This record gives sequence, structure tokens and C-alpha cells, in this order.
Amino acid sequence: MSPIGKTRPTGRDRLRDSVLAGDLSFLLARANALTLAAANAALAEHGLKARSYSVLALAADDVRPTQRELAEFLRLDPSQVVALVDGLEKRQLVERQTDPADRRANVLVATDAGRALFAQAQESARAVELGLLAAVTPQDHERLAQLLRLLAFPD
Amino acid sequence: MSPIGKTRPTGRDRLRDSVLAGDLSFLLARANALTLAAANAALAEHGLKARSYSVLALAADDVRPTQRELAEFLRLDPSQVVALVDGLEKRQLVERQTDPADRRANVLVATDAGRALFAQAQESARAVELGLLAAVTPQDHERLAQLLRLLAFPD
DNA sequence: ACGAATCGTTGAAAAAGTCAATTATTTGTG
DNA sequence: CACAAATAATTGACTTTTTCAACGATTCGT
Repeated sequence: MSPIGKTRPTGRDRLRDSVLAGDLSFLLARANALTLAAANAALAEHGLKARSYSVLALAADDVRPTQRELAEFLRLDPSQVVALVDGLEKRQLVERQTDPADRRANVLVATDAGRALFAQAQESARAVELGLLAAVTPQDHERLAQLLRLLAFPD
Repeated sequence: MSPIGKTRPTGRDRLRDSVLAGDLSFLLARANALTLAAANAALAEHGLKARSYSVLALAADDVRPTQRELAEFLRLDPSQVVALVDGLEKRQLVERQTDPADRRANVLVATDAGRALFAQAQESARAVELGLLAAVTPQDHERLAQLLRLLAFPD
């Protein structure tokens, strides 16, 4: 046995072996930062970012979300959703339709152009995701998604 | 069998059953947003946020990180680290020591007060984390951490 | 020894987030 | 029904965070 109980790792692993590196919040933040950067880079060629991609995805999926639902779902302030939708609507990718059931609310619907662009962007997004998950088996991928869902939707 | 192949869920689940909700990037972003908000709220009573907590954690752990290492590890711009360290140093929780091996670099070290505050803050952080993971078994907790590590440290 | 690279710092500019006020509409209650 | 309270979207002001280029000090490679 070594006479020293605990040896400090050297170089690259010094920080990775710290207490902080075991922290779930930290891992989540760092994983998210890397993933977000990769996604934004890939989506840029379609003139999208992760945010606008998310909005477009929901619109193209015929979810018909109101802006308020969007805000809650994406954890944004309603005023940020206004700007996001403005951008997509100006590009004619998406349309505001006043909800007939509640004329205060706007329901978001993708245009044909929006659906077409989303289909393309989705390809890029998928490719990025596969790249990031290169070290993860498909089973673990699904498992990870399940566990994250528990954190993302606590109720 | 129902004559309709696919039924749209109603109410709360409409968005949760969308394609986007299966997206790992999205789940990561939303889980991170909720976790970060909870952490910040809990750390506020110690005058910290997730960022400053992270820096303090590494300093208190005797990792002796340089500011550049901090920036890479926390995925921040070096200039943001300057501001972060300034704040902690003004409160005498942390000290800049010029690295004897490279006098361009500052190594971060926690003061006794910093270690004491960190110990307290760590309690709050742990409590929050447990709260968030109420629906997750300890085994799954560890599994989640492992999988996140793969995303957070791809190399 | 000397040019190129690196570390921390500064400051400016862009982007993102927060918040209160406003209008239009709906909901709940008498 | 009428009317007060609540809710959806929007706007504008304000703060915080992010991003970037430039700079002095120091180190590295040759």
C-alpha cells in the first residue's frame, strides 16, 4: 500500500475528480452547455437556434400551442416568446392564429415552408445528437432520456 | 380497436407528447433550467449563485485551479471568471495566488471563511438535489450522473 | 535572444432575461 | 345580465449575461 491515503490526480483530471464534478447540477449545466453549443452551430445553417428550432418543432408537430404554453414549456418569459414568434413569422415559417376557443390566445401553426425547413433542420439536429451520444448505447440513450424526463417534468 | 390510428392527447400532455419532448437537447435544457432555478434560490440565502458556488467549491476543494482552468471547466469566457472571482475575493471567501510555476496565472484558494461558507452552502445544495431527485432511486441517481458525465466530458 | 503564444484583465457591444404596465378578452359571482 | 377579477399577448425599460477584441505581463520554442 502507498503510505499516502489519497493522492491528488494531476493535469486534466485534477478538476474532474473534484467534489463539484460529482454534483448533478454541475454535470447538467456542463452537458447542457456543450449540447446547446453543438446544436446552435448545426442549426445556424438553417438560420435557427435551439430556441427557434424548438418553437418551430412544436408548430410543425401540429401541437397548436398557445404562446403561453410555449413559454411554460420552454421555460421562457412570455415576452421572449413574442420575439421568438415574431422572428419565425417574419420568415413565414409560422403563423399566429387566434384561438377560436379563447380569442385572447394565439395558437402557433407552421406554414408549409416552416414544415419543410423543420424537416431539414431536424436532420441536422439528429446528426448532432448522434455525434454527442457516440459513447452511449441506444439502451442507455433511452434510459438517459427517461431519467431526464423525471427532472424536466417533476409532476 | 379504435378507428382512429393516432389520437392527440389533450391538455397538459399535448406538449409533453410532442416530438420535441423526446429530444435529448430539449430535455437537457429544461432539466437544467429547473435545476438551476432551484439551486440559485437555495444558494441565495448564502449570497451565492450556482456559478459562484461552483468556483467556491473548486477553491475549497484544494484543486488550486487557475482562472483559465475555471473558464474551461465551467464553460465560461475568461472575462466572466474575472468578475466571478472579483466578487468572491471582495467578500474574502477566496484568494488569488500567482502560480509560482507560471507567474502569468492566478491560482484560486479558499480562505477559512470561504471554506466555512461553502460547507453551509453545500448543505443547501445537497438538500435541493435530493428534492429534485425524489422520484429517482439512488442507483438511478448514480446512473444518471454517469451518463451525464459522458456528455459533459466527451474526451 | 527574440517572436509567438498564453494568462488575466478591461471595456464595449450584442443577446438574453426580468419585470411592470397596457389592451383585449374571458371567467366567476352576485 | 353586469361587473370585478383573472388571463393572454404585447410593449418598453431595465438588468444580467454573453461575446469579442485589445492590451500588458510572462512564458515557450527555436
